[in-house]
Amino acid sequence: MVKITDVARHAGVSPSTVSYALSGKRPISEETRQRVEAAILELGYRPHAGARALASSRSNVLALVIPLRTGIHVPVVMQFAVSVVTTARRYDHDVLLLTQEEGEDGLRRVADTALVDALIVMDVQLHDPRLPLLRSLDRPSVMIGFPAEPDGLTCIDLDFKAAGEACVEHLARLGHRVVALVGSPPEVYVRGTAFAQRVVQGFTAAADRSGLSSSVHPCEASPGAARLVAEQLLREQPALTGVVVHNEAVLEPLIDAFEQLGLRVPGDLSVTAICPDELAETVRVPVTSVALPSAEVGERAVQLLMKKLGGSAVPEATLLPPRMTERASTAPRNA
Amino acid sequence: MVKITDVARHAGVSPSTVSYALSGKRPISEETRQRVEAAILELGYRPHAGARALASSRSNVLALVIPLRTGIHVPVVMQFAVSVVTTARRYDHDVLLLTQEEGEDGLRRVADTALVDALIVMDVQLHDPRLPLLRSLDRPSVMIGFPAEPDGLTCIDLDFKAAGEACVEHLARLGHRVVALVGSPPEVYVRGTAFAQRVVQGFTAAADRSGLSSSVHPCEASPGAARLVAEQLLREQPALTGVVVHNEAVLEPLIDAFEQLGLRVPGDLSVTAICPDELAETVRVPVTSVALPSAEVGERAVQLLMKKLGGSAVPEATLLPPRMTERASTAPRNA
DNA sequence: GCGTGGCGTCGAAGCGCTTCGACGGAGGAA
DNA sequence: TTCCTCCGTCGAAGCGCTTCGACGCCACGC
Repeated sequence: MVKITDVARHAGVSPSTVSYALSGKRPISEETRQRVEAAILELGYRPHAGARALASSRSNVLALVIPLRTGIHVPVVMQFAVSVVTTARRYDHDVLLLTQEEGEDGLRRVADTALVDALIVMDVQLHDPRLPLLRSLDRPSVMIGFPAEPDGLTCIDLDFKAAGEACVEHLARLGHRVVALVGSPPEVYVRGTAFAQRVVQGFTAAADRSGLSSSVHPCEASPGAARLVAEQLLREQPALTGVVVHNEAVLEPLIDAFEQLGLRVPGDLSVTAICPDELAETVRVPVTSVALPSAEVGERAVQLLMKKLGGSAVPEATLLPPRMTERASTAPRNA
Repeated sequence: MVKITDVARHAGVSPSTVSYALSGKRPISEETRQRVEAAILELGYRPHAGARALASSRSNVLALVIPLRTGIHVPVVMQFAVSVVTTARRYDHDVLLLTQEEGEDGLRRVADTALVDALIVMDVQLHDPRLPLLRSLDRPSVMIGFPAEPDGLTCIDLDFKAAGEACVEHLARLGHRVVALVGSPPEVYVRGTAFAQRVVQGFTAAADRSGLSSSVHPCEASPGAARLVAEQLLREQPALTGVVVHNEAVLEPLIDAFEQLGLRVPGDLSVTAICPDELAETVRVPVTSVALPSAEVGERAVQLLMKKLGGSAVPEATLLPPRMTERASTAPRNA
């Protein structure tokens, strides 16, 4: 293994000079820097991560906690994860993957052993048992999602309440009077998953404000469940003309089911969704949707963490405003 | 931060004794061990990961490389990942997540900086550019998937060729004479992804052996694509009575499409699949399938790696034999 | 009784890097 | 010219842990 002293000897400088040339923490003359860089290249030097972590008390590793509970949509979660990894690399950090198998002990362990410098926590519940732990840790963290009481923590997410409102208001503007929300699987609400609840809040509040008649329907993530919900909706609410879907897995099956039941989209029924643009665009009938900006959320989560690691203060809450794109699935009511 | 010297003082022993009590690498009297453990508990001691890595040249971290290329089925990949993380924890290791953004440099970097002790590589291509790199690294690795030339490397996967054969043989046994394979998206074959190719090999070979007429149809991962393939199959092969599906995303949409086209499953058409049992069981018509044992593959990949880290030799190739479960989607031809 | 060999423990030497204080020299101010 | 400052570099002291060699002690065999 080639180490910093080898590079130093080869470049005719001291090890500390090599270190400073690498980190830029002290000025180094252009000429020296070039000799050092040449030596590094020639010898194929790579600083030893452990030694670096020990000496600098920085591991340059972030923990990413992905619970992967039932009912979540895995591809969407992975989009966040990829975005986190990619952005972390831009800041010269790596990402340690934690699932929830170990529970909260895993978080404490990686923090206390200094394996990671900071943590990103996904799938936050309204009353998440990890909150007190995160507050007590001596390392910064960012949550993707909003708990009921985010005091003292840093959170970022799409403003799901506003997203729910935006969908309803869009439908109201088009003249629809009876709307329904097809939501996440029931267990997601039972757990008190923040983002799902907030969509319901926004949806209901906006419907009330606009004087719409509204109803909420959790839905399992399977085509069969989608069919059942579609049938139930038609049976119980024959006047229904507007649907908001907040469940990636059933978006397409649900539209299929409606059409098989004789309802044209958007002719008889307007559909909006809260989902990644990529999905909304590739459904057979492209769906008017509020984008789920996973790439942006992941990126900004890492940026917030980097700021905190740098000692800067960051806002406790970052709510990304909903961005709605109109596509072929919505139309005026009497169209 | 509480360190090993604090524990040693508190327990009235030397730091090396604490270390040996923890690692078990030298005998320690029962009484001393208990005093040490009590001190650790009382002080809340956690060994510093960097210091440990530096002194022992073991980081206790594995790299998990997940390319996430287009056309792969993300939930299945995540099942592998979760299994890897869970198993790694059982061996007191953590998992660093690498995507392919960085390309091969990322692998080299984490290996050369001693950030990780070993690597697990997923989504292997037949002629994977990472192979020479893995051979040249000074750290052990295991690939999930088989390249064309696995010499000098360690690979593990389901025996996809045998899985393809098993599906065909099952259909042949039931009297079917014309069969089709609905496979992964085209780009997966274009890239030369090992497992997809092997299914085709097994499927074709077994069909030829049994004198069946067969055809292969790549299929994009969308319900729309599934419908198109279904229509095409009926048009071009009216005598078709057996279908093998190797594409998790279209399994259910495909069956739906067949039924909408007037074919009952399994009355008119028998369907088998290669997919996780969990999926096969929850389709509307439970599907006879060869299991994709992601949990077992992930677990065994880690076990292989641990053996290699322990200095033991391991077999170059581990092919898990296919395990078929009959469900409601297959029936004799003239049923 | 004395040699022998474990067992259990200790002390010290690193592992490879960062960082702090120090220092020589060049340049500017007075 | 002299003094001060700042730039660029060096040497040394750790960071917290593991591990190697050494050593005292006790039990055992002859």
